[in-house]
Amino acid sequence: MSEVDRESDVAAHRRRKLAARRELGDAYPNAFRREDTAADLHARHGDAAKDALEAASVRAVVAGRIMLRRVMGKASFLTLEDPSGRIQCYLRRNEVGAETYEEFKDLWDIGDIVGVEGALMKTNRGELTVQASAVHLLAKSLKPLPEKYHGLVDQETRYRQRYLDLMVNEESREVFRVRARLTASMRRFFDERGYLEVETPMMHPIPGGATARPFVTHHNSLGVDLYLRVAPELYLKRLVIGGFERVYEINRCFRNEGLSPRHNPEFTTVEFYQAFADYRDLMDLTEELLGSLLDEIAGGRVLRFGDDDLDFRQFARRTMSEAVGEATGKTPSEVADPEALAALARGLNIAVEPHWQWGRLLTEVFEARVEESLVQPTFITQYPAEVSPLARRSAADPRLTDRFELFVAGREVANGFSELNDPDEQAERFRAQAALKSRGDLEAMHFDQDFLTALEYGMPPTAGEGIGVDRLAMLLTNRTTIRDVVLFPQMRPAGSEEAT
RNA sequence: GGGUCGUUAGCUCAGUCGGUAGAGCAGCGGGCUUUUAACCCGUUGGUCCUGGGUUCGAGCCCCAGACGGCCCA
Repeated sequence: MSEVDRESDVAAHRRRKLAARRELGDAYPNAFRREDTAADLHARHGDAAKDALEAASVRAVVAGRIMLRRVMGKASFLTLEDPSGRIQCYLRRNEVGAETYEEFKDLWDIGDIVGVEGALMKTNRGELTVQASAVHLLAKSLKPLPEKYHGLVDQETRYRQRYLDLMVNEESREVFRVRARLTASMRRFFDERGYLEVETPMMHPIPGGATARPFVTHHNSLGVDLYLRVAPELYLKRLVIGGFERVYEINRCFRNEGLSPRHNPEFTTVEFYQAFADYRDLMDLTEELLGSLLDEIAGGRVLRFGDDDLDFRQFARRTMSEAVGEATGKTPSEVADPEALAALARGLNIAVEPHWQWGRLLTEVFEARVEESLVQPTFITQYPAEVSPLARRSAADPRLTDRFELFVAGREVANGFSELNDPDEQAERFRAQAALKSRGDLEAMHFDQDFLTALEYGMPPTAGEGIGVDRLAMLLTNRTTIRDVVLFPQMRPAGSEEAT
């Protein structure tokens, strides 16, 4: 590349400026200390009158990234951004000195990290401003920032280079602040109720706790394959058996499935278990939890999401059979009939497999016809045992379990049930799953003898639940794509990238 | 996996009928001591995603592929 081409490149200009800065001394000093944040200065002095503020000669020491630059002959304005917000700085040649002012004009760019100290003033237009007496270039930015008005719009770049998105898009920063408040608020909720926060293994010798395809990895010195967990359930139950009767875990699960606006291969759940409780207690607890989260984060229990006002003041409760009957116009006896359900399923273009029994058919029809229509918070209860290998059977009907899922805005948000604590029946259910697996069902569960051994020591009557944290974050931030609420979403590798 | 839309300057985007690529911002040079998406004058910058094909001629049409968005499975 010729010298002329390099000269025309933005990055080359900035490298030249960095080189010039190095000549003048340490180009990446770490001695400057911020004393004031933008938001704090605005809060304390934003309302002050111009004359009074300037008479008081309030000293301020700020630091941040240059977002805007307005250079005039002998005086300039900078818009500095720190984590709290923006503050304007005013540099006058007379005040900072000719040499410094020229250095600023020649070597500083939008994107640089700088420190400014000086007295607070108000401009004629009333904007609070730090009138610089001294300025410091703290870190040179060698890459041009996205356009200052439109910001960064390209979704691919926003996900692949999240730091750029965060740098220039305040809405994006706010999403992740809300997400952090969400998990903090959850922890408070469970801590206050005597739940112990625990961390269980991410690498499982036998994947379990959900019907899903796992990622496989390998432990070299043990010489065994391990699976990234699809759910923490079986370990949390071991803790209940051990005597930690209330536990919760907020962490990642991994499922080896496709990428979509609703699925990231790694995602976050909160799972919690409570001895001497059943699924009804957990539905009540879930209403309480979501209500308190909304109070704290959204400031009320009605949440605007897309075109809907989601009302969390009351949650509907309906059995899966009822919901399917309503959606399809079938009578209870038709919904209870496997043949009728199979016909219904075929009519919905579902690839019905011969070994599916009533429970699986009902669930498939439910997913195809009902799920999406559950906009307002709705608990669907009485899931079939066939699709609930870890849940306790209903006393009233052995085909069903004491299980629920919560749906909001057409999405599954929570899944909970009274736990199956009979080791012999659990062994039976594992055998049924293993049979599915040998038929080629990659999502079916493994037979987990180690977990059965734990159950044989006796698990108290228990209920447990998992809630999708990403999905809650989507609801609270009005996003329809999980990638908008995951800091670094999984992307297909971009191929050979820039070498410089 | 299928369908569909998109990919043009660092960023945000135009690009007519197929006739050889533009704007704003950023950058560079100059001017300007209360600007604020500063402004004024001048100006550099392109693998039009990649590879084929059709054509006298392709950013534009056709085929294949890559990556992304959305929908479906």
